[in-house]
Amino acid sequence: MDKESFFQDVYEVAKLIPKGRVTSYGAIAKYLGVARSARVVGWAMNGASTLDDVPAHRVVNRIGVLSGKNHFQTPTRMEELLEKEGVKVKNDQILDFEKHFWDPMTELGL
DNA sequence: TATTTGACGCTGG
DNA sequence: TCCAGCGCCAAAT
Repeated sequence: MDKESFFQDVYEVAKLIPKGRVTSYGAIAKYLGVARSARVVGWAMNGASTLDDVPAHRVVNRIGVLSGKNHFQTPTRMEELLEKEGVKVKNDQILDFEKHFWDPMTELGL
């Protein structure tokens, strides 16, 4: 598996996130079998943030904080998109994160 | 070419 | 229950 394909894989999973749902870097990393490399998922999303096809705003850290909003076109873009989809965001944090959490391992089934 | 840093997560004390 | 350290990979300097 090439390194680039790993990035593409992250993008694919991000695209699969249903509207109004969110997931974490670790969940994606775990689904891809690189749970320890959750940081790399963040790097992948860094490039994805500029892509309109990849909903990078639906990916946050394990506690539901918009840690990567600063990497978007505008720092407010992330929470605006989330709220538009029905996800409540307060102080850069997703409310009821567990209720909106979307685990690829569970939803997609391995 | 080598070192540091970064959108993270888990285990251990 | 809270704080600190380690692992892992890629990109930038």
